[in-house]
Amino acid sequence: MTTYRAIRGMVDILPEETPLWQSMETAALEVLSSYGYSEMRLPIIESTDLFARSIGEVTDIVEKEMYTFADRNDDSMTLRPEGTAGCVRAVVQHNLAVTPQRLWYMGPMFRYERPQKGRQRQFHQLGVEAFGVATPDQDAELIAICRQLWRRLGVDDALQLEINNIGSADDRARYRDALVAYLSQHRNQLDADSQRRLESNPLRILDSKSPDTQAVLDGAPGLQDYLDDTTQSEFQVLLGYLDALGVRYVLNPRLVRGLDYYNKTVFEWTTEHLGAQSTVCGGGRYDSLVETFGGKATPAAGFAVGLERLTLLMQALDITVSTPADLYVITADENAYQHSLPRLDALRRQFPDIDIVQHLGGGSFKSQFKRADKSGAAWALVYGEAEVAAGQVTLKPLRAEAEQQTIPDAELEAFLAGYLATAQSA
RNA sequence: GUGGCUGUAGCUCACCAGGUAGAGCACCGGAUUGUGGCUCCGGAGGUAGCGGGUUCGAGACCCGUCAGCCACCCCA
Repeated sequence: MTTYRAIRGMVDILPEETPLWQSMETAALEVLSSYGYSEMRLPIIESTDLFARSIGEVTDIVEKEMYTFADRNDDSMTLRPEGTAGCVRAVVQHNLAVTPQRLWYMGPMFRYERPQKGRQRQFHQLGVEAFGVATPDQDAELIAICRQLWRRLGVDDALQLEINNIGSADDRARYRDALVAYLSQHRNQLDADSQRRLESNPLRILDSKSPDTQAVLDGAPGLQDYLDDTTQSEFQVLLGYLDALGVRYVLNPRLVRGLDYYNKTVFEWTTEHLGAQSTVCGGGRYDSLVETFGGKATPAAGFAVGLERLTLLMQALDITVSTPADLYVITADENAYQHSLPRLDALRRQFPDIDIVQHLGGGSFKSQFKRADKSGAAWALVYGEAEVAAGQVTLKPLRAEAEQQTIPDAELEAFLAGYLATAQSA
């Protein structure tokens, strides 16, 4: 008999973890709604060309990490490695860029990389994209949203904002020439990857982890010196907004990011709790992407949150979310079970917020109580032979040291209403 | 894609000059024929990731493969 495993890098999210995911998703929905952002639901597959053009032909993602295949019509398709390209495509296609647009989406992304902690081949991102606003108040709003989300989830203290200004495409082209000119003189002091990038993607050499390369970079020209005055002053305005918000940040002049479409502001939220995969959220401005895709020139900015990494961080901080039942229903025999059915049906309709789990499969009271205990339920609701005969039920507290009580069945509604009230105030 | 480490019961791990496996926790049952959590007793569960090789004999050694982890790389 063959046994199957999930294929490499594809991870099952099991019931034990889903409460954490749900709490994260709920927090995201509420925070984004509170800032006036609307949800988009986008295809997972787009034409290969869309990603190559937006992310950049010589980026790692496009060169070696995409899940690309020919469909039955022999067109080249790709499982999305990130969300911005598809979102911008949809915005252009449906003419959504005409007014200020605040959007978000959540879902799986695919990159063919070697898996390790915090890095999977299928992973999930929350993407937030805003169109039509060129001024730094937009950048500030996006960062404020991040921080609000971190606070909601209890990870605020564990994340650090790194931010940089990488200027316009023209600025970077001029800087690139100067950087290449400088680094070429020290070519043999660079690590192998960086030597290769000298031709392909020189800016990425900036955040090389090689100490030798970093030593060479200490004497390199700085990108900041190649940015025009407007860009520089806009960035200062943004930093002022962050100060006003009380968002602490670290200026990182070597933060460049690996996707070609970014310009001006780029930022990352990083943590020390996740080892090498330390970036939980990354984003920035991409003012020319809409035009690249054939839309009217529209400034834009956004960010993406790695949801697996966020859950990993929450787990590292011992943030737990569990959803035990409120009531576990125990019945003595077939007659009691049948007696309980219409009652539970009515209670569930009247109290949709109360979780009522019924014991299935029979068994002794003892084994049913064991199950009740393990379920984590707050109360056991017992329909025994005597209770059914007398029109009563027994309620036994499973989490508190208190006596069980037997009450008329008809008083259950009142009991549950009281239970709800105390649960909500607690 | 590169390098290193690991792979024994559901989980965490052990044993062993190479002689076909054991503990704790979890699970099931009983002590308690209407009551969980504590305790005690009992039980079930593994062809030692998979395939091949060396050997009289391998979970232990070798090779391959798959998977996980760590680092590089990269990013979420």
